[in-house]
Amino acid sequence: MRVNKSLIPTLKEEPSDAEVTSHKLMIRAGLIRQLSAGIYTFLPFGWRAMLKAINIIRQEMNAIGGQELLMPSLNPTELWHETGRDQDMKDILFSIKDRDFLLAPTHEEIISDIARREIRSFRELPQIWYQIQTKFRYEPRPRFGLLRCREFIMKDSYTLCATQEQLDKLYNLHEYAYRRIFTRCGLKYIVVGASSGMMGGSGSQEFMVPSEAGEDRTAFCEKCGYAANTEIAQGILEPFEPAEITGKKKVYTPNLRTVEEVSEFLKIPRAQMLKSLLYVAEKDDSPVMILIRGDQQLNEEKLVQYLKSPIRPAHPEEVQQWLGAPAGFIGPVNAPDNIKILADKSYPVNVPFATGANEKDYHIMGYTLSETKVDDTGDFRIINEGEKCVECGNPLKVRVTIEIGHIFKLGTKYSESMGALFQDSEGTQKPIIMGSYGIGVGRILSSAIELYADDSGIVWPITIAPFEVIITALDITNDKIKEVAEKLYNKLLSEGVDVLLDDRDERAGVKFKDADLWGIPIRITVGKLTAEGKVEVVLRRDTANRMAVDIEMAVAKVKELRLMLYNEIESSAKKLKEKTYQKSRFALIYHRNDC
RNA sequence: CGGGGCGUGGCGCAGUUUGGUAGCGCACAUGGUUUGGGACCAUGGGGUCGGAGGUUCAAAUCCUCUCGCCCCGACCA
Repeated sequence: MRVNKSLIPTLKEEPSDAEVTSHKLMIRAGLIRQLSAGIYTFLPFGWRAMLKAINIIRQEMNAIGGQELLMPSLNPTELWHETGRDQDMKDILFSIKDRDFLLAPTHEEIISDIARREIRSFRELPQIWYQIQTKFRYEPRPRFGLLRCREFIMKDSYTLCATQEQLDKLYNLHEYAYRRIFTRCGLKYIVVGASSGMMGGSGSQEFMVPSEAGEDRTAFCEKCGYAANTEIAQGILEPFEPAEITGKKKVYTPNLRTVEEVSEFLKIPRAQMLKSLLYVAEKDDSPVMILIRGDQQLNEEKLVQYLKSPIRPAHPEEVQQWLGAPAGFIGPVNAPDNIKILADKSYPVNVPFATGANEKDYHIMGYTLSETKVDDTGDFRIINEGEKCVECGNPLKVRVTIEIGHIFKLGTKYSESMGALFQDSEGTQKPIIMGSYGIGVGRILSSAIELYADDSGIVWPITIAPFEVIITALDITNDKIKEVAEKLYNKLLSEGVDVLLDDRDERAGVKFKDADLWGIPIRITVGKLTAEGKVEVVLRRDTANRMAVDIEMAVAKVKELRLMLYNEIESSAKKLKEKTYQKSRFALIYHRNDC
């Protein structure tokens, strides 16, 4: 490809509506253009990078026995009604006005429909079906370029199995394929335990790239490899030193509502307060009180998981009505029976606590959890950096991360509701056991840019770079330079190298700046050294190190560097083995350096 | 959905408080001088100020409604 007359528009200035590095650079380097919130055009450069990533994905999916297919984006709403997700996912669905169709945000329904039509026997199982296709989700708040879009390209695959063992096997194969994919894309990532959320099912893991541009928080242990999304992560709290409380008493605490205020007033540690929070489980509008150690925070996601229902904080009027006191003065003691009381395990059962008295301006102290009505105890707490790892006791770290892939064991949720059955060896009809697995292709590009970009622009891993090599021909009006550049360009092309020729009649500075911005891994500069029979070869990641190479040797040199760059990445991928992570369910996999 | 900000040539912005009929930088075109890290000079083209309605002799500027984009939060396979 030649730069002259090509659509690769670069910008000197940062676009005003971009916030994070990858978004700014994708626009400045001419990879994408926005059409609407969360909806982007891929310009030639951006699309080339996407295709590189897609190619890798395709190779690895095929390698584990995946069969590529393509399902329609236009789905009859009726199919979605069968699983109830036309309602459950209503908020993110794009529906077609006046036609009973929707734009698919995922394809479990369609897969199940194909399965129930085509699969009859256990002999036809297991299956891995995948596609790489555009998804539509009405994200309430698209942001950060390709990191959260309303229309985006996803690789989604689905496994259909006859037994749990088969599911485990195919799930593990996906985990392996994903690690190879992300490693081959040059990413640094961690595999973490995750919440199954709306998808349902028995287990899931996310593939996370540590980056400040992310929207998730991941807790991980550098010693044993434990890693989990903070939505589900557990940790061990340091015990606190309780103050002595003699007897049970009610104390007058006028206008003191917060844990800080009350603990100070009562002269007890914050941790000794029993924080009581009233929520409403929205599936049946029932009130739930959560008890948590005063210095800790409720993790709403964990509560949602436990209740298997969306939740909301109770309105102030509801608190008053159900407990007879305003928020700030509520507690489990003497709470009405219809309120479900859940205690976070962070508070020790035999240490007397202070909490609201369910009476305005009063708190009570001296009760212990063992003598309080508690319906259940569980983990409902947000963990904090520095807490001890539940597996090895090492202090945990918490990092912001980008989710680039997610794998789920779905079970039979969809096959049951849609009647996707098979006959087992004994002749009985059973629902197919399913799994589903997603990769956000655009997020691979964003993550790579976030990881490696420098002040001058993008630094692509060679495997997903739009081009492997750029020839910067300075002063293209000089016949000798033009001749050498063209010769090298054609030679590299004929050798199968993915090369871009900057043949514009621009000044040197413009071309260098653009080359840096584009981030193509290897650059050949054809300029004044041509008179001495040489060209200059540099790596984008190390532009200070310039190599003067004889023109005749240039192609060989470039191929050598190219091979080296590929080897750096591919050798990491070769080291990956299926289930090397057996010891722990979670593994830290870093492609290059430590994060 | 709650809170905040912003919509002015292709891009980045000023002008809005105190209404008087649109300006700067970059980009673009032409000519010239330059030519290894986003050149310089000259000339020139392009916008009616997100949209609709209103107030006024007069609206980018004031009022009402509306659309869009961005940020924080909520939400999120």
